[in-house]
Formats: sequence, structure tokens, C-alpha cells
Amino acid sequence: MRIATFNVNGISSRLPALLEWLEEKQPDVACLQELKAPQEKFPEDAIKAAGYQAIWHGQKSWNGVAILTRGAAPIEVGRGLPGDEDDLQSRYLEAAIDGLLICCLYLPNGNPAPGPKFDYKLAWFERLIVHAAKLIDSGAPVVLCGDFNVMPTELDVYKPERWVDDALFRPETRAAFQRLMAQGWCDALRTMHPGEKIYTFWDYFRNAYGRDAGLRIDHLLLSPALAPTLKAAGVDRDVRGREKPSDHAPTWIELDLGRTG
DNA sequence: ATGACTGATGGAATCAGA
Repeated sequence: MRIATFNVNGISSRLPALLEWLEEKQPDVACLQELKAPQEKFPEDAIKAAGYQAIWHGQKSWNGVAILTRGAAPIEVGRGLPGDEDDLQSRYLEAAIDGLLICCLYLPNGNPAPGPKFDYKLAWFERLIVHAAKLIDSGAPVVLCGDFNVMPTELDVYKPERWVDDALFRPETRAAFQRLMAQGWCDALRTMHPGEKIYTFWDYFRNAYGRDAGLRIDHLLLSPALAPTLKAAGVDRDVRGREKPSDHAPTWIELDLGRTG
């Protein structure tokens, strides 16, 4: 089973690129972030015509997440990250698919830091850590994936010294990510490619893609029950080099679910 | 160190992204 995460940076303007990629790679599951569209503006018909069923949580102007499936329909089990009734931002969606629990997230950017946006990022992170602990404890096969807006280590940044004060790389942010990982999650990309330079995002500024000035901020984390099924992982880098691209590239894993028994 | 680009909104200029 192939599962991908892709921050599309606006599903309306990215629709042609998204459909091209879906047709090409045919992932079984695609988690999307930054729809930047209200609930009623999700291009449901075009997605259906491409062979996918979808659930989504839209929001006007910003945020927005979706889960697409090619086989069985996604069964929604959660909308919005638990822990703060007043948080109205559309950043979390959870679905049961083929016996797996797929969690699609868009963690806040948090810049400028310090400041209220950074505080929101860290608070959101704490809620995620609490929720993720429950998922781990359940023993269920879980994929926790999306745009985490965190570079976990220096290897994940083209020029670490320039990012130390940035919300995506500050010590507090990296520490939060480490605490999440300490629950027992498997960072699929890093596990399959230890020590390798892998990026999932390149800024639109200054020809960042051409210079390979990238960041690894989109992640797929596997619960212990699923980690042994990991067969392959990668980034569809070329998608970032096409016409009207998102600033993120699709990032994916391949699971061999036959091995779960 | 910043924001050279891009998208959404709304119909120009501003916010947000990372």
C-alpha cells in the first residue's frame, strides 16, 4: 500500500498538478494539506473523476486538510485535533482506511518566533503529543503524516545556521518533535534513508529548488505495529520542478501489509 | 538576515507562508 502526504498550497490553483500526480503515481492514500479553500469549494467532482474518494476539512483562505483514497472510502473518525474547543483552524483529520488509522495533520508554521504564533505552534504540538500517545497506546496500526513544519535535525536543512531562530527549527520545536518520536514512532523517510540529504520543501524565493536549498518538513510516522511493514519511502521531487508547482513535493511510503499477519 | 515568490481575498493592497 502506498501512502503519500502532499502540501498542495491551494487546491484550487494546484488542481491540474495534483491530478497529474495522482494519475501518475496512483497512491492508495493521499493526505493533503493547505487546501486554502472553504468546505464547499473542495473540487470533489474532479477528485472523484480521478478515481478517488475523499473527506476534507476546509477553511476560508488558510489551512484545510483532506484524505483521499483509491480503494475503500475513508471512514472519518476524527476532525480537529482534540484538546482545545476554541481552536477553529482546520489542521487535523483522521480516518480508518483498510484497517489502518490515517492521521493527516498540518502543524502551525509558528513564525515569527517568539510571539503569539509561535506560542500557538507549541501549544498545538503539545496537544498532538497527548493525542499521539493515545494512538500509540491503542496498539493500532497508525500512520501520522503531514506537514509538521519541523526540520528534525541539521541534516534536514540546507543551511542549518540560518534557521536556528526560525520557528521551524528552534530548539523548542525540535525538542517537541523529539518528545513525540520518543513515544515510539518510526520516521519512515529517515529510517529508509539514514544519513541521506532529503528535502520535501523548497521556497519559491531565490530559485531555491534550482539551488536545492530545501527543508525536510513533511513526515510520515509509523506506529510500532506498522514499522515492520515499511518497504520503501521517498519524495517525488520532480513534481516541485513542474509548471505552477506547490512549494512542497509529495512524500510517500510503501507498506507491505502482508507482513502484519 | 531578509522575504527577491505565490495564493487567497476581493477587485488594491495585505496577510500568510516557511
